[in-house]
Amino acid sequence: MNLWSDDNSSMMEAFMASADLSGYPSWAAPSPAPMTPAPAAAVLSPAPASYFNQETLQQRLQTLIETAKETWTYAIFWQSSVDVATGDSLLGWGDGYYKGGSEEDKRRGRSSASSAADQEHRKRVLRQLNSLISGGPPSDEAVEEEVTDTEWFFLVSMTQSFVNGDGLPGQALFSGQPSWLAGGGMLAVAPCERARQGQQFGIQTIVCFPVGSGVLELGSTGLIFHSNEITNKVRILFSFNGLEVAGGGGGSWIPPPQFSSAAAAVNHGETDPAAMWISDPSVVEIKDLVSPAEIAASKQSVQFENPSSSGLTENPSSMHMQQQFHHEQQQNGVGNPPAQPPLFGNRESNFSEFAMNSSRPQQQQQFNPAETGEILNFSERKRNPPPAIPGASLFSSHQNPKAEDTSKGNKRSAAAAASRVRNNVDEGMLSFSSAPTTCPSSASQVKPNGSGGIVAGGGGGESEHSDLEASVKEVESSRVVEPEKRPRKRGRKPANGREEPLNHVEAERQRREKLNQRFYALRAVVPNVSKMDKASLLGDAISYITELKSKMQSVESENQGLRSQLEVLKNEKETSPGRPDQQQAADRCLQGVKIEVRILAGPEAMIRLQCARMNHPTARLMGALKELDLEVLYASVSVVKEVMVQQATVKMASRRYTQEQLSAALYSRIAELPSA
Amino acid sequence: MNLWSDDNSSMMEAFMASADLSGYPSWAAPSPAPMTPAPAAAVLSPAPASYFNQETLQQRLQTLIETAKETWTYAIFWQSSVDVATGDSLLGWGDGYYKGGSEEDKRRGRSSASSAADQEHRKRVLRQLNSLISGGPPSDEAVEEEVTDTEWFFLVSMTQSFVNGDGLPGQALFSGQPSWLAGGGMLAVAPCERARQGQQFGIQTIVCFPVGSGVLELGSTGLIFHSNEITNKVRILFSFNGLEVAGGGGGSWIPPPQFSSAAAAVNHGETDPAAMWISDPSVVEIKDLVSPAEIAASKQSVQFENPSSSGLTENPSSMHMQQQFHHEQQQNGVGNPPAQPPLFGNRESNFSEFAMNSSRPQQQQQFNPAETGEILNFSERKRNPPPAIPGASLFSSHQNPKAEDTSKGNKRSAAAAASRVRNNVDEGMLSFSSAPTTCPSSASQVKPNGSGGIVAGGGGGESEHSDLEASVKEVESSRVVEPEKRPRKRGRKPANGREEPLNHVEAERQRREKLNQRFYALRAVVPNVSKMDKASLLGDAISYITELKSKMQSVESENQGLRSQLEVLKNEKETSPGRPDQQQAADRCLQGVKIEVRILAGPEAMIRLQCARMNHPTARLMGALKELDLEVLYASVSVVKEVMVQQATVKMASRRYTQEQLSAALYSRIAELPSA
DNA sequence: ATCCACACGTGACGC
DNA sequence: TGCGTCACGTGTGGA
Repeated sequence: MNLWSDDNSSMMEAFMASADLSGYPSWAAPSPAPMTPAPAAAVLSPAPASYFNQETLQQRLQTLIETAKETWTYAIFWQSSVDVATGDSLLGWGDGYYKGGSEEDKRRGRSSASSAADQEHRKRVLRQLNSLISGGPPSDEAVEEEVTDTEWFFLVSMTQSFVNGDGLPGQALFSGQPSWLAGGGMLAVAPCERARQGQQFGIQTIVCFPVGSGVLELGSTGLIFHSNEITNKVRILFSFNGLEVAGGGGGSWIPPPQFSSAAAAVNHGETDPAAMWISDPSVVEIKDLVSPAEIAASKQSVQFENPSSSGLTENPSSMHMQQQFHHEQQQNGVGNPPAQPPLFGNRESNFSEFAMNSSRPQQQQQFNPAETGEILNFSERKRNPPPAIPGASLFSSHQNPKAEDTSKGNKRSAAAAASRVRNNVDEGMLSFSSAPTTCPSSASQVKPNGSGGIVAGGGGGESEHSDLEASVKEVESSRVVEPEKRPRKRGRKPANGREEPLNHVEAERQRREKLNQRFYALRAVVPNVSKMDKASLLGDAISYITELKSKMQSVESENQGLRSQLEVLKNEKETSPGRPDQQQAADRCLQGVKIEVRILAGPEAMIRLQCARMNHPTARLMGALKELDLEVLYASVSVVKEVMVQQATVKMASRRYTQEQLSAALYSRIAELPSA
Repeated sequence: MNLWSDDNSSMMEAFMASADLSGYPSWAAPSPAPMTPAPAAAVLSPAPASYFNQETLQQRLQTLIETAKETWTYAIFWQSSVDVATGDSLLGWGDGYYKGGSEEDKRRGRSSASSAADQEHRKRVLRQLNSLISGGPPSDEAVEEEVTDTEWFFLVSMTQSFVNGDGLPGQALFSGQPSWLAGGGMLAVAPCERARQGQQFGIQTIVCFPVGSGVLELGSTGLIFHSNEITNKVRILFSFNGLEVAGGGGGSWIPPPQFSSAAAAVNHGETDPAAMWISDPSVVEIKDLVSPAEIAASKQSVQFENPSSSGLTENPSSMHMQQQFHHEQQQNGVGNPPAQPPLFGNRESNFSEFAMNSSRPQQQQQFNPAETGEILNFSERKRNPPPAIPGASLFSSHQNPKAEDTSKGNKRSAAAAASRVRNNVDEGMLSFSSAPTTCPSSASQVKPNGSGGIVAGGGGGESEHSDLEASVKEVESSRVVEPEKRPRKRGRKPANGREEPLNHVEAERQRREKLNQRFYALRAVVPNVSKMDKASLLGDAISYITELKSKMQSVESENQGLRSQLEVLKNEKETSPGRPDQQQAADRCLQGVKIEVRILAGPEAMIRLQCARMNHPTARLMGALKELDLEVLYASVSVVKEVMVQQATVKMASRRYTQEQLSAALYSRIAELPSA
């Protein structure tokens, strides 16, 4: 919100803080030359996304946009994460792809919305970012072209985050159903600040798909109405077979049909970078939609062939200081002469590796950053421990000071992730025993070594559990290593030769992830979650629901009372009441309910009710009198055989009724059967 | 409710149906000789309870009652279960122990409440049960002594069940917090039919502890106020370290302190009957509080030494027919001459095994019921797959016709339970390699055999996974069996020699159980749970909460609007408004509320209430009378100045109250502030 | 150091 | 028949 103010320091602070605390990853901005109409006019590949390998994520966004029939302007993947300290669910920038709008969009973007001051502001910010990335002083030569509204909107989206189901993406995530807003009107009335801002910046259509552990948002300056085509595309590219929505409600988001195999292949590619590294054919399937050169580039970046970056990670504090320096610089002044060529528009950069390494310094330091180490390293990074993916801490860092916690909080699962990855490597090597880089020939030798080159995860060569390894150990201790055992059944665990368990663990992983997402979502909607514990959360949710339910019905009954009271009041106001609705009371009269009402002097009235004695008619009458706010001055009840006669003298305290009103009101409350 | 009517056919039907459909387990009734003051005056050991080995459960109930400082009259374990078809959470009879009350209780029980007709009714029912159990025609020689109120209450409790948090036990289960009702007034005003009934039968104190997967209820004819002593005792005997409550709210139910080791030992005993069989010392710790003969007896019953019972299970329909026969017999007439000696008061009976077998015919049939088979068999039974423990289907069976489903639904986890047990056996044998019964010498030989004698679970000798076994297989296939490997480290899995993982798995099991309980509870409070899937449930809960929330606030705002609207209208209408705003009337009633209750002849009572005339005390009184099901025979209300005097003559229709009860009940409903 | 909560991989089972 | 869901046992990190 205030990010949108003209005071750019807050925004810069957000940017800075993100880079500062969590190692903001590779940077690129919307192309400062918005004229380029070709695909990949501008690419952002910042924060790593859980589940999604960064490169394939980026590629998939691009694929989605570029191959879509509709003209989408941008695609953003909002990465979901959770602040372990507060339990808040956070949707933060995961990755984005900006294509740009049509020609008239640009014209409009340039002409109308953005004033000169705006432009100056935008350029200033871009310059700041530029300098931040390049490490040099701010340079304005990079930002010569105008920054269109949509570009700006896209850019600024990076600073957005959505807590606990806020906003359009949050709603999509929590509800599990895609939301489709087409048309400025829809955007303007949407219960989401972002939608309104987008509309303000010329966005006409915004769609949010819940996807895995995040939300995919598509935006367009054009009017795009719901189509199954894009939905299918999204499903194919992003689905984890886990997209079907829990809630009923006939969403258009049908469960994935027969794409499961394709999706599984995609999963394989995105969760097993090793497999991708060795050019898994299933990845090529995706790849052929994009430039193969890009794949190569991204592969290179994976390898950290730049030693300086790994050097940096060995001392994270240096990076911190560096960012700090820039931060001060930015606060002191802007617009210094340029020094480095701007990085904007470049798809890959050293900075990317830098950030990738720095995002998890504690493990990185223990690694030998050469050869296969990076594979493990990288694959570590791909995992999605709910908190502390940098994209999330980017935003949480400037929202609360606990970002340090979150980044620490994932340390736990890192080891597990590493061991899992190791398994993946084992499996991945199945078909490529002569993989190019390192790839130890025998899988059974890979695991326990700890000295060769592959160190699995957190604590050195510690007991890296995973029971199969234990069994291996046992075998090794009982016998000497049997080299001829390896060719027999390469990997080990499979038990049955099928590689189904590999997909199985992935599926299970996703299931857990989904469940956890739901838990987080639940935690978000339930107030006063006592403990962070799951069971407690459920218990609280239950009691909350019951409480809400009971409160609901009490409020509703009160509402009912008020409503009828009001109705009576209004009727009376018209001075000529004429029609108090008692047409349905007529037949109930036949059941032996007889009401007699007489208005006495002043505010007093006499009521006489005769009915069957069963079912506590006294309670009903008195309840009705209470609802109508009639104070009892005198009453008497007597029963003769099965008939009860109630007589009461009441005072109309807060308002007065006519005889007909009173009669009608009483009838409706007494003669009608109780709603229960 | 109608179970309490004089028409005994409904109750008998309940009994019958339970035995009919789900194989009602071992039966015994409250001792017909209530004079015996000694421990174990009467023991019920019917439905099996999850988690709890039936015997130790019974023993624990007894231990609890007999060693308590206070004089509890009975203890009941309500077993929680879930109907997988409907998702309803069910609390049904798990087990119970009846001690009996003090002398004057018995006197009172005999003299006052129960009329001769009541006695006849009770005896008749007991006779029916007797004949049902013994398999012969009804015999009245078993029921010579009077059946006291409390005995009757206890007996009839077996037919009770609580759905979705109903009643006192249900509330305790759902809230996770114990509820303590002491004093007839408390019982009478409790929002629980059962409490009122208990109070009617002379119970003065009822306490419900949520415990593991059920609720422990203690009752007493005396007044017992909250004490930490019994709470601790319950915790020690029944706690799974998982008792701490989710909801906030400062309950007195503090998390378990350092009893964990003791509790874990108990757990070990109760979940690992094999270990108990070989006289685990940790179980003796419990055992020495009870009669060792009982242990032996229960052990015998475990062994199915009666071949006819297993024969019965081979054809479940025969049992059905048998019950059907009895059912008809019962409907045709009562009081036939005796044939068999009554089983009442006997602690163990053939029927027990009969029921135990019949509860899971589909697995049992595949088993060779000899030797070690029973151990596995039994341990299968001890587990707690949420649905279809017979104690639950006892009630669900006559509530809905889906009991068949539930009994089928647990088949799945039976195998897992068996495999777990197998592991336990492995571990348990550590110290008893020469265990009496069978216990194959080599653990590695135990698992895969499938032909020797031990068949693990559902499908014959199929791949009985458990990865360690897989590795064993691998070893076996690569090499020949190596007998010298066994002495090396026995079982195998432990990885580390410590037995900590054993407690660990138990704890984890309990945690899962608790979580599942919460899930079921949640499912109960959330309407329209689309799929039975956990994630969907969570999703539905979330959307339900949000929906409820939004609806809530819309209703509330509407309420607000109506209220203000009304106020405006009132103000403009009222020429002399006065001040009818009375929201701060909270403490008002406490001063100047006077209730006078007099029990008149028969079921009639006179009530006189004097209070301030504001806030519609008539509605409150009449509402209270309705809640207590008091029919108004006559009433009069008059107001003198600010004081209102209400006078009513009522008839106690469905229930009788003493003067104190009535007074307390009325006071709590009228004088105390409204719960909203 | 002990307990507790969690995530993970894995086999089972139903569609 | 794969695929999804589940429960289980196990390892681990935080209190």
